[in-house]
This record gives sequence, C-alpha cells and structure tokens, in this order.
Amino acid sequence: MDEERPVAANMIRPAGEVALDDVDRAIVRILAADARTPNSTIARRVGVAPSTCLLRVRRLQETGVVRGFHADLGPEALGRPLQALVSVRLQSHARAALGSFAERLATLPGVLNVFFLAGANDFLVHVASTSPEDLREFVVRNLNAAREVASTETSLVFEHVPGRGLQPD
Amino acid sequence: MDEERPVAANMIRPAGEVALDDVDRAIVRILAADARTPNSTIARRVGVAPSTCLLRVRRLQETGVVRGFHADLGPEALGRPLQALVSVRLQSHARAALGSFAERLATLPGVLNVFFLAGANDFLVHVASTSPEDLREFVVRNLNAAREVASTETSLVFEHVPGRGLQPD
DNA sequence: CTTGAAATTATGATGCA
DNA sequence: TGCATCATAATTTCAAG
Repeated sequence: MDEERPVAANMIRPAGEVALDDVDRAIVRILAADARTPNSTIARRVGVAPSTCLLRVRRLQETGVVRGFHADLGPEALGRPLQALVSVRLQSHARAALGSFAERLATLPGVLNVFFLAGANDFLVHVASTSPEDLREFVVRNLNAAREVASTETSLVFEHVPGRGLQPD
Repeated sequence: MDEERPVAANMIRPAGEVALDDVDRAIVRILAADARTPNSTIARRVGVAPSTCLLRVRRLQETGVVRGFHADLGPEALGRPLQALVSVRLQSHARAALGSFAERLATLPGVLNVFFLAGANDFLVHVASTSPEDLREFVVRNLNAAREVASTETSLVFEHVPGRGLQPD
C-alpha cells in the first residue's frame, strides 16, 4: 500500500523565483536542518495545523523550492577520507562531447559533483577517494586518459565547510 | 512532548571506515535517494522488520555513516539562479586567520560551500547569487576588500551535475 | 532478529472564515 | 482560497520473546 510515491506529478518548472511567506520560510529552514522532522512537529513549530503544513510542504516541492530530501553521508565512515577538486581543460575541438563525457564521469564511484564552468571553458570534478593511490588512478584513468581532455590540475581538499546555503532569512 | 531530538548522544567520531553489511548498504542507498522514506517502507524494501530497520538507521547515524538528513533546495526557486566558484589566494602572512575568515564567509547568504585547499594554499568559495551584480558585490565586498585576500578568480557555473556521490555499490 | 501492542503520526474529507 | 477540525489509516517505537 505504498510502493512508489508519485512525489510530484505536475512539477512546476523552476523557471523563476517563488514567493514565500513566513510559514513557508520557516518550513524550509526546518527541513533543511533535518529532513526527517515529522510533519506534526513542523506544524507545531511554525504554528499551523498539520494538514496545512502537509499542503505547504507539497507545494514547496511542486514549485521547485524543495527538490528532494537526501541523507548526508560521511566520507570517512564510508572509506573515502580524501577529497579533491580536479580542474579539467578540454581539447578545443572536443567541446561537443562535453555533456556525455561529464555525465559518464558523474556516475563513477566517489564523484560528488561535476561543475561545468563558463568562461574558462572547462569543468571541475569534486571527488572523494579511498587513498592517494586511488585518487591518482581516478585522475589518470578517467581524465588524463580521455581523448577529450587536454590537461588536469588536482587540488586536495584540506577541509570542507558547508555554508549556510540557500536557507531564507 | 518532543521538542529537541537528541539524535545521537554518544556519536562515534568518524575516524575510520565502518563495516557495512548488505542491509546497511541498502538502507543507505534508500535514504540517500529519499531521506523521508518511512521506516516501514525501508524495512520492507531491505527485507527486515521495521524495528530492526530503525536500529540500523540509528546505528548508521551513530557511526557517522549518515551525518544528517537535509532538504535539497532549488536555487532558482529561491531567487539565486547564478552560481559561481571563486578561487581565493591569501596574503602569505594571513594564513593564521584563515579559519575564522572562512567561518565568517560560510555564514553569508548564498554561500553553499567553502573548500580549504592544500597545495595551492588558498580556498574555493561556492556561491549562489541573485544576479551578476549581486555576485560582483559579494566578491568585491567579502573577498577583495578583505585584508587577508591577495587575489580572487571567479568562474561562473554553467551547469551543476550531482555525482553518484558516496553511495555504496 | 522478530512479534505484538501502545503511542504517535500522516492524510484526506468536510466545514468554516 | 486557505485553513482547521476530525476520523481513519499508517507508522514509530519499545518491551518481550
């Protein structure tokens, strides 16, 4: 009696800014801090009825304010204590295949983010590795060995400080 | 009768890798995909009793495999459609204040991440802005104007592809 | 690890401003 | 339109086996 949750059948395209009132903003803040907070608790904290709160949360999802809820995993506990940012410069003729190349990168184990960068005409790969050897092999095998890649530059991440992010005031 | 949830009184420091069995890995995958999946649904999908599943989830939190659950917010819907990565190089004498400087940066609206980079002896700020003017003002006011900062280099993010991340096979 | 039962929560229908 | 109340189904949670 549950199986697949439709989540949001008619998702509004995240084209423009969505108007939020104080209740919406409070809900967003709570869900950003702890996505598993029960609906009834959110309702009480923001001062509305649970049914109203449920409607608000669903609307926030439908309007693209909330795109999803995810567990935040600990890299060290999962055996990937070493993070790096790898800046990649492509061959000037290989720009066409950029999309599919990055898509493939994004599916590799340990790849946290891929950023396409405008301006420098290259991209940045954020990766978590099990060891320095693993990192080196990742860069050599998946980046340097690719025909599309002209050069790479690897920077070790000494510390990662999550910002306050997108939370509304 | 709920108020503050203690979450994990005796949190194990994320010093080393944690051994996971198939059930743990399946739970992690489900929570990474949708952190609001009901415990009973997780239990059925991974093939254990709900009470067992609840214990597993709590252990995953205590051991640092799961650090938290967060709503994924849409930058466009929240009025910050423009993302950038700003590489910052510090004055060679200002390294001591690096920590507090980055801490302060991380609390500014729109700052998604701050990465301390070893090797290049500088750091990278991932920021979401409301407009090009807003981005420019952010860089000038919070970075260039700081005494500690020697130089910055801003790259616009053309597209952000989330990787498969840390999910176990 | 499971069963089972009590407390808590989610959710939709309905009525009110 | 937006919200609250209420009733019912589902879930969480813990004690025992």
